[in-house]
Amino acid sequence: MGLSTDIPPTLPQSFYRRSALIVARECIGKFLVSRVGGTTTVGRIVETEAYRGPDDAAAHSYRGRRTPRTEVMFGPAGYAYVFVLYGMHHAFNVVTARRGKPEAVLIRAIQPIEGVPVMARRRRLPVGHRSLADGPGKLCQALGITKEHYGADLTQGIITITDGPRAPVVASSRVGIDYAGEWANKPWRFAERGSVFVSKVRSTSV
DNA sequence: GAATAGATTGTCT
DNA sequence: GACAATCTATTCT
Repeated sequence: MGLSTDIPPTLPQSFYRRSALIVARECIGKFLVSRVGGTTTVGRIVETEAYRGPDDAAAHSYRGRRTPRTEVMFGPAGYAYVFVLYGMHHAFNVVTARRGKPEAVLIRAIQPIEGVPVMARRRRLPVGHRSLADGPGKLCQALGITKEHYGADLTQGIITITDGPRAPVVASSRVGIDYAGEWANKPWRFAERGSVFVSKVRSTSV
């Protein structure tokens, strides 16, 4: 079956058709592949956050809020939920769970793997800069992901996620959702242990 | 290294 | 009309 042993298989829809909590954890170590603009850029996912639908005050789909923006989360798993943030940044999410359950996983940081010069150019940073994709807005810019990719099928097409070796994962609280009360403290942010490519909070002592 | 302010627009009240 | 699942430059220590 394998034409090449270099390229791991694209994750099937069944990977996404589970709880956001599980998918968020299992996404760590997988490869996010973008072919935007005909150029391939690849990053290894090192940080994610789970957003759990109607019960989660931090989720856009809290209380089942269903608008043109959140619509894709109510559909089947394995599609892209992209939204604009602070008027100038994009954030890329993977829709999880079954149809009708508006859950999603925010991809917060990737470790640049392939197409680094392209990522640097898109970020308008010199090659060798170390903050290419360590944040939700940054990775969208580096991979060329925009609103135009809202609703994209992640099991085929220009944005896909392929399997990768399992990595050690640590959980912590989510970022930038202080308004969500008790929900802000849930340990629903996942990161590869020890990765220097994660966003924000870095350990002060190493 | 840490803290702070400003950028800028789609989305919802 | 207010605010947001952020990023960057700037200021201070």
